[in-house]
Amino acid sequence: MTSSNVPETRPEPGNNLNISAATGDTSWQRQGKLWSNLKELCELLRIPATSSVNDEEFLFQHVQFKTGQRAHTIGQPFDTLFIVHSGFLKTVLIDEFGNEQVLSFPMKGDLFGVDGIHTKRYASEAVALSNCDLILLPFKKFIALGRTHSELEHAMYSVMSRELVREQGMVSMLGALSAEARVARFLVSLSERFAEMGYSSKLFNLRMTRHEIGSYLGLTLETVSRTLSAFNEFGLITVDQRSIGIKDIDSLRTLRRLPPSSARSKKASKKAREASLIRNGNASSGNSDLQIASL
Amino acid sequence: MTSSNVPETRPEPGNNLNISAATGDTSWQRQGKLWSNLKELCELLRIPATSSVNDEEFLFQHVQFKTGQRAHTIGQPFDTLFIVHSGFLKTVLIDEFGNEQVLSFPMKGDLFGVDGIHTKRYASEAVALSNCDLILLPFKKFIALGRTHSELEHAMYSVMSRELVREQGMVSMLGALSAEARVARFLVSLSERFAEMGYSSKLFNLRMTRHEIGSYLGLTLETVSRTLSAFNEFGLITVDQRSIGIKDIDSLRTLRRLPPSSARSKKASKKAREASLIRNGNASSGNSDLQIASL
DNA sequence: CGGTCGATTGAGGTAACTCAAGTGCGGTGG
DNA sequence: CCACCGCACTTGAGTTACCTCAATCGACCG
Repeated sequence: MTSSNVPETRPEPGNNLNISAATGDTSWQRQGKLWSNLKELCELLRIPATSSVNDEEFLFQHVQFKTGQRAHTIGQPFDTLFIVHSGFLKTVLIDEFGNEQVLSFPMKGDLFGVDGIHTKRYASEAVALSNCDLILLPFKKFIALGRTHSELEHAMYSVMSRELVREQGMVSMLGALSAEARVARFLVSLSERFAEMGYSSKLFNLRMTRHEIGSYLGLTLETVSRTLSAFNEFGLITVDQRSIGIKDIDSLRTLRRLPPSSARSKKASKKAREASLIRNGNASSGNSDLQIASL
Repeated sequence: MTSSNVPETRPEPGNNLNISAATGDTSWQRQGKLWSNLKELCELLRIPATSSVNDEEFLFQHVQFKTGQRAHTIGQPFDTLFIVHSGFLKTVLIDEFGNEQVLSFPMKGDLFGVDGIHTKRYASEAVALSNCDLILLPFKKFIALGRTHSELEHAMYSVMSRELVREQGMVSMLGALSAEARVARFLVSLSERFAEMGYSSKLFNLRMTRHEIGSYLGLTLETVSRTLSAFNEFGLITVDQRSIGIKDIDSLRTLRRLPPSSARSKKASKKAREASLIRNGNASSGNSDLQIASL
């Protein structure tokens, strides 16, 4: 990620792009389509689209963000939700020292901005990790639409509920799992996410830094790096900078913890190390003496 | 909390009370009113009630749960939301070993059950920590109501958004804060919650065990106990079993960490210990050399 | 080709965990 | 009424998983 020509540091409130104004300012626009209809929206959100959404009556504007740009910042007045059409982002909370706490990594089909509904101001910041194409969903317009398309209204509840369940899973993970289990599950969920988007689930590039992963998982970047290296040693994955190859997704899925490093050796055979993996015993593949995933 | 005549262990699916059937079975009902109108609902949820909700057209059934009983269990088909009218509960996730992960402690005015919307099954379990009076909010009925009372629909989005922000705060706390800061903030939020409910914010009884607090905060029960004892020693609170007295809420609010125990002494004066508290420097009261809260 | 940033790896420290013993309270039954 | 028992809680001692600090290396970029 280059940060030379885009601001990586948080801009002052009001200094960021006022995307909701939707004026003639096209400085943040690039290639790509500029409007989507309701049907495309439903498909993107994986909502069963009934016939009633087949009209072209309602169109939703797209907007492009470059790497490092922000879709919204903390405290900015809320009026629109965002749906990721393409690209990768992170949402973060900022504490009083300017430290970032990563909350999520929205990607294709994800909705964000929901945290602004309650207080009428966004509670978090959404930063593009790559060039992004987002669909704007003005909240007022959406509410009105819900009155005529009830399945849309229900879909909104469903998506928000899904997000709530996801965060419950995060809380539960942060509260109960080891560093290794957190990183393993992170990789699994990324793999599944990429598969859904039509990419390879076996080989992909991380769009975020070790620091951002660590923040998301409640770990330091060093712990993330060490854990990835350990997974590599155990043959669970291959790592080369941002490039991750998934070698044993079942073990990653059920892993609780790796054997202590004192029990490992740089010179020990890969086979021997694999045999000492601690994960779920009733998983489908290999390795009989693995501990059960604790969540 | 007695567990002699109510099941403390998780019942088999279907074995629990089928509250949504709303049959003539009143075995779980006790004293208290049985119905609320829309206006009372809005007041409870702290939603601005417009004149249109003043009709007595729609009534919502109450249901009583005794300590240890469950309002819903994991996997149970979802059809109703719950609003706490009185009493205290916990919502938990259960892992494959039967370990509980506490997600929240719903109390008066709180809505729960929302996690069931997406998959049509509850994703968590809601257990009464005291005798409770809950209001049933059948989801279908609520959806229909939203069509005629738009402010109710908006309120639903708002409440769900609020819950999402709350969970973001939990994630952020679990990811970044020390054990002491977590316990301190837990006490502060409890104190504020009790104040909202009209109880004393300075002296209250915990409705949950140390184990449950620890699970909620991602700590062991021993750490919770030790931290409370330390707060007591520093004069921030008084502790006597479940009874908590808040002595210095400003310090609790901004506390980051306590001085290492090696710097403390059982024989040292309380004044000296207070002076070495680490918290936010620009707080309103006392203690100048405290570290700033990191979140 | 130096400068910056991200990633890796090592060494050492420590916050929080685990294990264990002991206390106090409330309920129950002799 | 009191002895007993179970459970929540407290407290201590020892362990460890993860953090902190620091050095190094490579990739990217002007």
